[in-house]
Amino acid sequence: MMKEILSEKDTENVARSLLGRYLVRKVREGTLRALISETEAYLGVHDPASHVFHGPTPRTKVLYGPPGHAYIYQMHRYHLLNISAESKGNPGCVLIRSVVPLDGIKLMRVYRNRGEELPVNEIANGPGKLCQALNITMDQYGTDMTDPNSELFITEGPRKDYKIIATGRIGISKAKDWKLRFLIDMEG
DNA sequence: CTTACGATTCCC
DNA sequence: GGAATCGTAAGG
Repeated sequence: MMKEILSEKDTENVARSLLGRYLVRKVREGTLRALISETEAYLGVHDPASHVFHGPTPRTKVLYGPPGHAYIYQMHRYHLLNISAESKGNPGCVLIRSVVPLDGIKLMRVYRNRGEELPVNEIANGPGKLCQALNITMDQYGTDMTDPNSELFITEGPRKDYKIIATGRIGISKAKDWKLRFLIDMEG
């Protein structure tokens, strides 16, 4: 088991390398852009917290396709955005947990639809919040996020040398102690 | 069909 | 700390 897990480091590496990149969302009114600041890795078939742990289901279909595609699902009233990170045939993925708004902030506030004027750092600081702010729904399920022509994609960010903090994943009950949550160290 | 259950957010 | 809330998955 340990050997298999070690060979699945690719998904973890994807989670780390997504930090500091731009998440871009094109809508009719304009282009929204944000910096990815927090991610979580879900390693696939050997990860008890992964949606594919108990086998494939219709919901996880995209995870068995090529990497770099949007795996979106609904949690309570919110949508959550993942990127498929299949490596060596294993359906891993990376959850985008938090982003820092850069362009289209006014529109993000509208999509978030709160009565108050939210501070910038509270517009998209959560996996459900960022999908709301960027108007990401099941309509974007399966989107190729490596393609700049997509309505939702990832591009290189300003830097690649951020210091990264790793912690246990949060909001789950299984394998919480696995250090697969990654954040940009703001001191770095 | 029925039931159980959250990779959340917001409010008390 | 607790409620809201709804799609998914599994079982009858």
